[in-house]
Amino acid sequence: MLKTKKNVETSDVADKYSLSEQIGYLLRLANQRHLEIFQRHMPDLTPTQFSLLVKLHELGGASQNELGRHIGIDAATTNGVVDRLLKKQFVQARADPADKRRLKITLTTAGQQELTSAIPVAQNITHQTLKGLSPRETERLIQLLKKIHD
Amino acid sequence: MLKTKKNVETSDVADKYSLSEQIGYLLRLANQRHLEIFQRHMPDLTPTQFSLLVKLHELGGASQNELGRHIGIDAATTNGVVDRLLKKQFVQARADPADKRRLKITLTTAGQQELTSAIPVAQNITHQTLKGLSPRETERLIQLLKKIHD
DNA sequence: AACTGTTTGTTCGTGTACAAACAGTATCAT
DNA sequence: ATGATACTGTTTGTACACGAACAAACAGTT
Repeated sequence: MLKTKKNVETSDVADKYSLSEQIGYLLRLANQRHLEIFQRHMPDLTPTQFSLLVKLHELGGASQNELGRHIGIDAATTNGVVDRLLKKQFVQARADPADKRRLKITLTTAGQQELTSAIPVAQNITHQTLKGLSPRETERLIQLLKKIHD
Repeated sequence: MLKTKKNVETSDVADKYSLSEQIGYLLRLANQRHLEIFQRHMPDLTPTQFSLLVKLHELGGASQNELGRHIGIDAATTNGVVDRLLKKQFVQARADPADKRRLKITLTTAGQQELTSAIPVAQNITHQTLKGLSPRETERLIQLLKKIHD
């Protein structure tokens, strides 16, 4: 009797918990939807690879770790992403003579061209992702998401 | 001359593109921050594993694919997640006599206990993630994220 | 009963993503 | 100059996450 009561009580805690109201769960699903749209429109680049190209263009050139830090990915991941972009010949790496540890990463001509043609596609991806939202809602969402990561 | 002009123009397209205003980029960073908080507070479960346990409690029991569909992960991923939860003995799988393809997944007692003690921690994780937002902003964010995935 | 189509679990390959560990290099205080 | 500290790229291991392919089992049609 007591045992049964206890079980009911502990169940209650979980019963009241609604997964679909949780921010982590919703972020994953939103991300998932964005990724699906991204892959459909830009099959030759991943979102992370695209981000890295954009940032590389913005910085003009940077070391691997520096680059990763700017777009919020850690060194191990950056290593893999840069590797794949090297294979695609969108970026090139050369040793920094002033610091033998560093690899200076720069865009190749092909990388610059890829980026230039990718930008309008990316804008369309953003548009598709936010299709259900009004311009005001879009602006709000962006501001709120910015608030989350500091 | 023409070539130079063209280069400048194509650069402009990328120059005007601000990564930190893009929804995909912001979603990744927000997700990243949530994950960091999650791992710090609940090191024995991943967000996906936790989601699966919650849904399993809600459904009372389900086949693998069915379970994955309910939380928005595909069959291949679900397979791996269930595998790891089996190893941790938080769930159990038994063959469905009525349908020899199906695996009926259910929570073990340990899984139920883990879930019950994890819920308050998850609520705290949500709270920590949304620390910078007012209750009204939190509610808005949730509604906007829901709108994104249909 | 045989054919068609679908569903189920599974495996393989690719690509993030992070923790932890590592050697080589640089920096800086003493 | 030496020693401590920090930073560089790198590798290994774990865990999603998805596409594609597959065999076994099921469901519906003819």
